[in-house]
Amino acid sequence: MESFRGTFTNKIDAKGRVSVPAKFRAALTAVSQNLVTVLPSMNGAFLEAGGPAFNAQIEAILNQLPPFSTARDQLSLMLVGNGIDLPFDGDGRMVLPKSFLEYAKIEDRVCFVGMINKFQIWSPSAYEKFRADAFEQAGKTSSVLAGAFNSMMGRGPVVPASDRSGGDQSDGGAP
Amino acid sequence: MESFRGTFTNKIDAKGRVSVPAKFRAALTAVSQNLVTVLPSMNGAFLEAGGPAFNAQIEAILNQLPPFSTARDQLSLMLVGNGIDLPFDGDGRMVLPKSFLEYAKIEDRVCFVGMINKFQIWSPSAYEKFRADAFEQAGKTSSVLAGAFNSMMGRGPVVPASDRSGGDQSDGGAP
DNA sequence: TGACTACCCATGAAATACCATGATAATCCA
DNA sequence: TGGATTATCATGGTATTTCATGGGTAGTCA
Repeated sequence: MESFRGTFTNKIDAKGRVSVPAKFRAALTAVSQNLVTVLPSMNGAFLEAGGPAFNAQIEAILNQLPPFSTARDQLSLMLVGNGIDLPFDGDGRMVLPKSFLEYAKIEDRVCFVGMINKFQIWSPSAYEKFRADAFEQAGKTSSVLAGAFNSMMGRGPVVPASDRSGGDQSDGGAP
Repeated sequence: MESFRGTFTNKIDAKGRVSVPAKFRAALTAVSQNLVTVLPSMNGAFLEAGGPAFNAQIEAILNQLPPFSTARDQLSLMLVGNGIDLPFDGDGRMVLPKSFLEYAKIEDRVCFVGMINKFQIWSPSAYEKFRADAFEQAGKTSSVLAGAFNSMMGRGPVVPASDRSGGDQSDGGAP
């Protein structure tokens, strides 16, 4: 099964093309034909994406609801009708629809966040905020936990996102 | 198996022709001979459509009811009797019967909404309304399906599973 | 005749495939 | 080990194809 891991930030060119991170691409092409399924998240201003395993999960959820029911149609609309299968070209680039870019408030850069069986697509600034919030919340829950987490990840003091260069793999963990 | 995903809006020309979205067409022609099965929905003013997989699903539903029962005959009438197989021409266009257009209040534009094994055909304005409803309702539905849905959407702790001891999961701001 | 169908072709815009380049990361060999 | 060589990858630009849409024209059935 495909496995997405790590955080990558790439640029959108004038034509709206973005390189899918090479590692994600490799995971995808291993199991499908240069296709990514992308859809606006129901949990916030970002996009969810993945391959066949991700799609299988969506189908499994929909199959819990009776066919031809309004409830199923509504959820289908959100998870399937609102989504799209995007091909990426020989260079590994895909073109995100304008409506998706607007939804996720993405302008010229996109942040790909691996989450094992799927990955998320963020505007870098929104993602930074999300990470900060998540960290803060986790800290409230348990500062001991946060400390243990950082030491496990072999990390020192927090480094702002602006100090990290784009394109390279960032640390993918907590701030 | 054919798989319909995404939303596409096309125009009806003076002759009543509409282009079936290329992606849907490709999915259909892969498994049948330029044919779409279309029927008025039982859940509202729109049309349901699909290929062989869609038909198979209808049969499966009917087979759950005893033969020669009134219930089966009634459902059969709705799902089969009211439906038609529409061919599309070399350019991928089909002509929807007037009665269908009236039923779905379609005038000059048609909205195709992919839902994996079938797709729906809407008047764009009616679809917008439905979409707004779906946005509200789908959240509720998904929380009913909590288990699979939440784990797919990645709701839950922000720390790795290995660091979690207790079973409490603070939701990540989900509805 | 008249409505409807099944072809055919034309066209502009948009999507997609193809080619080039510079930078970075990985590899290899002395 | 360190420097050179290759391979990979993100990114920019150009060419080609696809696609939705408009129109035409003969067949067909009532």
